[in-house]
Amino acid sequence: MARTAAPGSRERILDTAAGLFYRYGVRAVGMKQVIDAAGCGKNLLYTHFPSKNDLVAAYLRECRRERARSAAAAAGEVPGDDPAAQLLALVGEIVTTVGRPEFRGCAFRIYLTEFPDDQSEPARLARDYLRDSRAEIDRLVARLGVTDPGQLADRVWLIVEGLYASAARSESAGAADAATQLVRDLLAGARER
Amino acid sequence: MARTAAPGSRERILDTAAGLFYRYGVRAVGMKQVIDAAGCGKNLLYTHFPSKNDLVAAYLRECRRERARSAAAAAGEVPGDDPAAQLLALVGEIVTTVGRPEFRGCAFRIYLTEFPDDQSEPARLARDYLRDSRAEIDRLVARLGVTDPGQLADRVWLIVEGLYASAARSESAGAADAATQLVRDLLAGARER
DNA sequence: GTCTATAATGGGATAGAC
DNA sequence: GTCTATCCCATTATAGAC
Repeated sequence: MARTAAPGSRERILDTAAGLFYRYGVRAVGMKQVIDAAGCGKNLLYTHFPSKNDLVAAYLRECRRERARSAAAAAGEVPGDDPAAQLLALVGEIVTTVGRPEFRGCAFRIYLTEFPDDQSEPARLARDYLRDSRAEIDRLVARLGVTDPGQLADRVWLIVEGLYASAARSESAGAADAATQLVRDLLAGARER
Repeated sequence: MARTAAPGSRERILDTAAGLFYRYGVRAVGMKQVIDAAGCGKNLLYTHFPSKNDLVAAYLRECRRERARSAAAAAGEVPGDDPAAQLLALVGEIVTTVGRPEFRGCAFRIYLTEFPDDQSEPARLARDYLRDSRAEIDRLVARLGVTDPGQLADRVWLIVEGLYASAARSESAGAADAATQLVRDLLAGARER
């Protein structure tokens, strides 16, 4: 239970910081910039987040929550229990995400690129997210009942990585279509056996 | 003693800087770190490279030269003039590159992630490289004579992006096989029509 | 009592001067 | 090469406003 009087201050600071971190990069954004943008005093920020690392960790945890919410919503719209349909929905959700105008790349992948050898909490959060994302694909592919699920999962994962990377810089249109169709073809090819 | 700098000094400094920039990131490496690692004086470095931006630009130009050398060697081993074989060789060369133990990602993509809104010379060099790489794929795909070359090029490019991204963090083995086989399938499918 | 504003700390950055 | 100037960083401490 937070003993802060203003209930929204933590969220407001975190939202501001998250927007800046995502837009300009964690390393490029200083605490002063966050403070100025949030319109708060230095002490307030440091009482809520004792260090920049804590603020960054909260940012990545917020990203994770958002990703989980979006993925759950997309998975919830798939009728029945077809793993192929769920894989398509998973890729479709990423296609939607990378198509948003504010999309600049996957926050976790960006963080790990910015801090390659990092072992702190943010790096752990980023790696956890990527591991879990990959595991989710493995889980769905395993339920397809194909002869070589590991190989198929590798390919789907490669396409997901390509989609995130491609959309992060160039226009996402071509990448989105390519990813969608490639996964569709993979699933169709797997079903034939 | 030589009043002109020792002939190898510029290269030695650049090699040292390149290794550090690539390994730890451009932002994370300071000029003092480069000077200490190169074992040179500050004046010598600043004589050859008047600013960090100049040093970074030289680093990326060196990366470009290395990539061109490696790509030309791979293309030279393809007998005849078959664009499909050249595309496979292109992907194969990247597979070899990302499989090297020191591989940590594509230097140009890493730079643009570190400096997203940058308009300086290094950013221009990075974007030029990516544009030219994409154009090379477009050029080869166009020579295949398929009905929708733009679509096929989008897919090959997505796989290349996925290969670089995937290999930058996780083990490259699965990604390499996945990319090779996906491109092979794409080219086989295109030939059937 | 909760916040803001500001100063000060200590470190490291690029870069120039000698 | 060393020494210095200037700036920005994260963080802490102080002092005052509502």
